[in-house]
Amino acid sequence: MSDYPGYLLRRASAMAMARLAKHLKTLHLNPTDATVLSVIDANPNAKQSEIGRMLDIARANMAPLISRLAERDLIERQPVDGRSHGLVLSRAGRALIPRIKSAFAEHEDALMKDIPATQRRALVAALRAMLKEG
Amino acid sequence: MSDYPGYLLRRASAMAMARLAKHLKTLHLNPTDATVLSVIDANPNAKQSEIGRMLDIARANMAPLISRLAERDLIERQPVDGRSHGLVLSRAGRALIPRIKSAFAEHEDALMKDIPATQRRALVAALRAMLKEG
DNA sequence: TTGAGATAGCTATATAGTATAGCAATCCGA
DNA sequence: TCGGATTGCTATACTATATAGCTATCTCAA
Repeated sequence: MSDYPGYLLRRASAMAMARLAKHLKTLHLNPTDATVLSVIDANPNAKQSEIGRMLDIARANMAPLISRLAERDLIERQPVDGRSHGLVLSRAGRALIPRIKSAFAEHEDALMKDIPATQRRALVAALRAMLKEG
Repeated sequence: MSDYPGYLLRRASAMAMARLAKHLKTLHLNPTDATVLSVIDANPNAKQSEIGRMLDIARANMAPLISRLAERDLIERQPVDGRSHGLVLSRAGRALIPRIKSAFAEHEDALMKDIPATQRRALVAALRAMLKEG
């Protein structure tokens, strides 16, 4: 079964996501929310449509996601023009960032634990190439 | 964003799955159903619990999946003992196999199109290593 | 031989991620 | 200034997956 790169990709991704979700549970965040918070941290005042484009999350799905984060007072919406808001982290959101970053770092380390550096580079290059023409 | 192998993995997998699903739509199959049919073809008379273990699909989710395939007359259930059945392809199921196989092959080819052979090997090795300790 | 524990198949239900369609308000460029 | 694009949003649906629990059956050892 596991001779197909595509199938391996699917299984490895599912495994990794399950593990990351479990780790992030202590922060009461799912991987998507944590990623969005990271991206807002790195791109303060970005509009939610921009965040969505960066992470390939559809507009329709960004709306409830952002509402949820705003309702938990992790982010704030500041009007940019008549229809869009710039997103920034709240104090609580900023406080969470180091813990999110270290959860991500631990996750990536665990994932790469048994993979030699050469293979890692090839892996990243291959995944990037797939995404580029996807 | 795309410096994290884990995140690349997630995105690449999502992209690949979406593309495969689209291709398989012409056969009125989703990736999971098509994979299960392939595995039954390669392992005739395997029990559904065995198929589930091979593909890491929970018992609870195998049940409706297999019922659906049986209802579409793509597979047949033959009693093995009092509680389990051996699964085999029906005539219609067998007729579908070449088309499933070529859809998978095309999908894998498209995925690997821009990836040199050395990188492919590293990719597969890396994904296998991740899965092993996952 | 029988009783305990494992296994198989299944149902119901919950959750999450994602996809489609459509709406109103707003923005922008020819 | 008008037409088309963009933004945020709602409602909805579909899929995959996860949890809990049920019954029937099998296996094995005391």
